Amino acid sequence: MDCQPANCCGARVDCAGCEARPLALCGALKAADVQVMGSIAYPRKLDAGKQLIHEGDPADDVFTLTDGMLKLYKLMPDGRRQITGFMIPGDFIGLAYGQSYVYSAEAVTPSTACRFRRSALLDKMAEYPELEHRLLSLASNELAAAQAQMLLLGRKSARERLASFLLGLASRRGVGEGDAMPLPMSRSDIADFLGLTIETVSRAFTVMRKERLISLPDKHSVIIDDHDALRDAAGD
Amino acid sequence: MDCQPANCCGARVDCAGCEARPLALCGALKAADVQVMGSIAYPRKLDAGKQLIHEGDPADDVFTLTDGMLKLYKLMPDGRRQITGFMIPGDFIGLAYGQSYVYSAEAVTPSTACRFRRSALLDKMAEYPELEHRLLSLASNELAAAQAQMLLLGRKSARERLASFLLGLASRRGVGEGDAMPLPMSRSDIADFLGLTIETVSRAFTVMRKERLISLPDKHSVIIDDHDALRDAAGD
DNA sequence: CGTAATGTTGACTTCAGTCAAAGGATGTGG
DNA sequence: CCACATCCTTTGACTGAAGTCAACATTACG
Repeated sequence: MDCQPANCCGARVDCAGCEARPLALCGALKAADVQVMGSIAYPRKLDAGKQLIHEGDPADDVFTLTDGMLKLYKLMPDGRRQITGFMIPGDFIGLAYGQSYVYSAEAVTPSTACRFRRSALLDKMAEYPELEHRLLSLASNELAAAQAQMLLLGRKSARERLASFLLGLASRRGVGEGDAMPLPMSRSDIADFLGLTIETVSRAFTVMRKERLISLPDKHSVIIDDHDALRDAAGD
Repeated sequence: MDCQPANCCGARVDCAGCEARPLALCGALKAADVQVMGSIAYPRKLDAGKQLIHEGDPADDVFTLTDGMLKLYKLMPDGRRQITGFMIPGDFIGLAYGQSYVYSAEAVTPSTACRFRRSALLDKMAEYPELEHRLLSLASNELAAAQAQMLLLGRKSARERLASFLLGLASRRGVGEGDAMPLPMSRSDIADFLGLTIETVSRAFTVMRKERLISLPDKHSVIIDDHDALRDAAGD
C-alpha cells in the first residue's frame, strides 16, 4: 500500500518480509518515530475473516495496519456483538490497553499488519518521547471518535446512524460527492457497528437510495449523491 | 478531599487557593508528575449545574477533578444529549483533544477542579516524559471504558444497561454489597448516559427493587443487595 | 410552607426487532 | 459451462421493548 496524499507523512521504513515493500506508516507515525520502529517491526498477513487479536488474550503485541481493513469488536456471552471501529491503513491497533486485549480484531478484507512487540515498543517510547507523544495524540483522536459513536448509539435513529456512518467513512477515505466508495464490510458488520439489525440497515439503505441521497452500484460500494442532504439526515 | 486508599498514589501538591488544602492527585498522577504539575496548577470551584467546559470552545485548559462529580456530554442541535461519562476525583478532563473541546463538562455536585494551561502542560510533558506516559495510560483506560459503553449502548437491554451502570459505579467507588452508594446524578442524567428515557430508567429501578437486587433508601443512593444477581442481569 | 423541580406509574404508540420467504451473488464440482 | 449449494441481502408481515404523553407523587428549596 502506498501513502495516500490525504493522510501521509512521507515516512517509510523497511518492514522485514512485507512483500519487500516499505512499510508506509501513513498518518500514524512521523519520520523520527519510524526510524525508531523500524528495528522492531514484523509483518503479518491475514485472509478475510481471520482474527488478528482475541479479546482477553495477553496483550503482547501492537500493530499498524498497512493494507486492507480490520474490524474491532466486543462479544457478549450469548453472541451479541458490538463492532467498535473499522481500521484502515495507517491506523494503530492495540495501544497500551493494560495486560490483556479488551477487544478482538478480525480482517474484513485481506489485510497486512505490521507487528511490534509491546515490550520493545515500551522500551522505544522511553527512549524516544516523541513516539509516545504521537501515540497520545492518536489515542485522543480515537477517544473523540468513540464519544461521537456513543452519541450515535445512544441517541440517533436508524436513518441518522446510517447517514453518519457513510459520511464518516467518506471523510476518512477522502471520498467526495459522486465518487464510488468501497464498502468492504457486510451488512451484518454495519449493523453490529451501528447497533441495529441487518434488516434495519438494509431498509435504511433502500429508503436513502429511493430518496436519491445515495446510489448502490453493488452491495460493496456506495456513491453519495447528495452530501448536504445526507448531512441533514445524519442529525448533526 | 483526601486521598482514598483504593486509588491513591500518596502524592500531593499545593494548589494555590484550593482552600489551603493540598491538591490530592489521586490515581491520576504519580509523585514525580505532581512535582512537575504543582507549579502550573490553578483551582476552580463549581456549583452544581455549572459548566466547566463547553463543546467547541478553544481547548486552552485541562483539569483534574479533586472533589465532587462532573458529567461529560455531547448535544445534538435538537437538544438530544448523550452523557459520555461521569468523572470522579482523580480523573483527568480535557486530554489532548486537538484544538477544541469535543464535549461539554458540567458539575453534577458542587465540585473543585484544578486547572492547568494546556500550553504549560505540553511544555512540562516535553520536559518530563514520565508525565506523558501516565497520560497515555489514562487515555488507554478511558478508551477501554468507551468501548465497553459502546457495547452497552449498541447491544444491551434497558435492564442490562442499568445493572452494568450500577456495577461500574460500585467498582469505581470501591463500594461493596450492602453498602449505600451515593447516586448524585438525576434520573435524567442516568437516562442520557444509558441511552434511555427517564421513564424507562425509573421502571428498571422499580423492577430491580421489587426483585430485591437493589434497595433505594432515597433517590440519591442505592444499595446493591445481590451482587451476583446484578452481574447476571448485566449480561456479561 | 408552598411552589417548582424531579421522580413514578399507567395507558398507548412507535420504531426497530423478529420471523419468514424469496431474490441475487458467489463458488464448487461434475 | 452449467447445475447446485451456500451465503448474503432484500422485502414483507407481525411483534415487542422502549418511547411518548399524561397524571400523580415526592422531594428540594426559597
